[in-house]
Amino acid sequence: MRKWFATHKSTILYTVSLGILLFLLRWLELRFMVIRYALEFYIGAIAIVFTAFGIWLALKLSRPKVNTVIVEKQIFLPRPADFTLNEKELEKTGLSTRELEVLQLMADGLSNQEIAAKLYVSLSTIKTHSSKVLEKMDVRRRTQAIDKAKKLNIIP
Amino acid sequence: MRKWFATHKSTILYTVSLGILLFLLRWLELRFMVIRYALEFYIGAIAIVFTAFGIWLALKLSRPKVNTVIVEKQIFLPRPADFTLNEKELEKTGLSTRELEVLQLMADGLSNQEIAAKLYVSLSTIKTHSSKVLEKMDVRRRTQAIDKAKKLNIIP
DNA sequence: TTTTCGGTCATACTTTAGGCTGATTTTCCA
DNA sequence: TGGAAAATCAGCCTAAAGTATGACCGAAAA
Repeated sequence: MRKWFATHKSTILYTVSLGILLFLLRWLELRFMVIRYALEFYIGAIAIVFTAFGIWLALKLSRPKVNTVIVEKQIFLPRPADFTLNEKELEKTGLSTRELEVLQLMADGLSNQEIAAKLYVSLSTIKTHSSKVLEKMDVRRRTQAIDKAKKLNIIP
Repeated sequence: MRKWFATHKSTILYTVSLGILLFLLRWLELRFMVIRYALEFYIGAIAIVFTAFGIWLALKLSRPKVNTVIVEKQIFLPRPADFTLNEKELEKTGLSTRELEVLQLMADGLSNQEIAAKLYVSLSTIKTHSSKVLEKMDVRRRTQAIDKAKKLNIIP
């Protein structure tokens, strides 16, 4: 009910003010006698008033045109945040999960010895993995593997 | 003259239409006799007509309200494009231009020998540079240097 | 003018990375 | 359940990377 009132407020206002105005005119007419030949003036006044009212109403109610300006803002994300693994490329390489794990640790700058320690396996194992990584990625050095993997979005 | 007419077209139109309407009303009044007690109707009609006219006028002439909404659009640039060198961090490291050059080539996966060839210097020189790079960046391996440099935005 | 710094090069050495071969164990799927 | 793939490990060798030291040159700064 309250909501209905809110949405139709302008209509109600219009109706009420119209009624009041008519009453006022009628009252004035009876009070001071109608000057018959001033009818044009009378109507003109009403026309002007209601034109003004219409203008006011229109300006009041007209929806503002929404001009959407899209500002392109470059977002510099912290590097790791925008990483989404390119699974297609990952599949292409044929890297196993363990090999990928080793590759990631390589990219973090760890030596084979450190990777071995981290994964609780021997240096030999990591060497094998690392060799397989290089082979599967078709590169000759770990630095190349890292660069390529990053470009392919295989690692962050 | 024509321009004056163009700019005041609405005013003229308003005046003329007002005149015509008054004449029409007057004519109707004389023609069919004024029903005295229908004055309220008469005025109401005029009020409505001119309110409508006012609304039309307002909508026609008023500048559209422009509500500017700024939408920030995130642009994710391809990796190499979004690089802006962090000069502060670069200064902190104390890397010379040549050393930075070597570091960048390192990050591209080049071996010292390849870097030497590319820069037309000897392997020894690159080894010296590379050692200095590692020393200045406080790391022990080139992979670490690359990782750190990328995180500090010293290289793309 | 002397000092400092960046860049160059070399030698000798150690460490790390990578290649090659071969082996055992585990995991998982057809 | 048998076999392929993955994961593990070892030994041996070469290549590349990294350390240490010293030297030379030229330009710029003190």
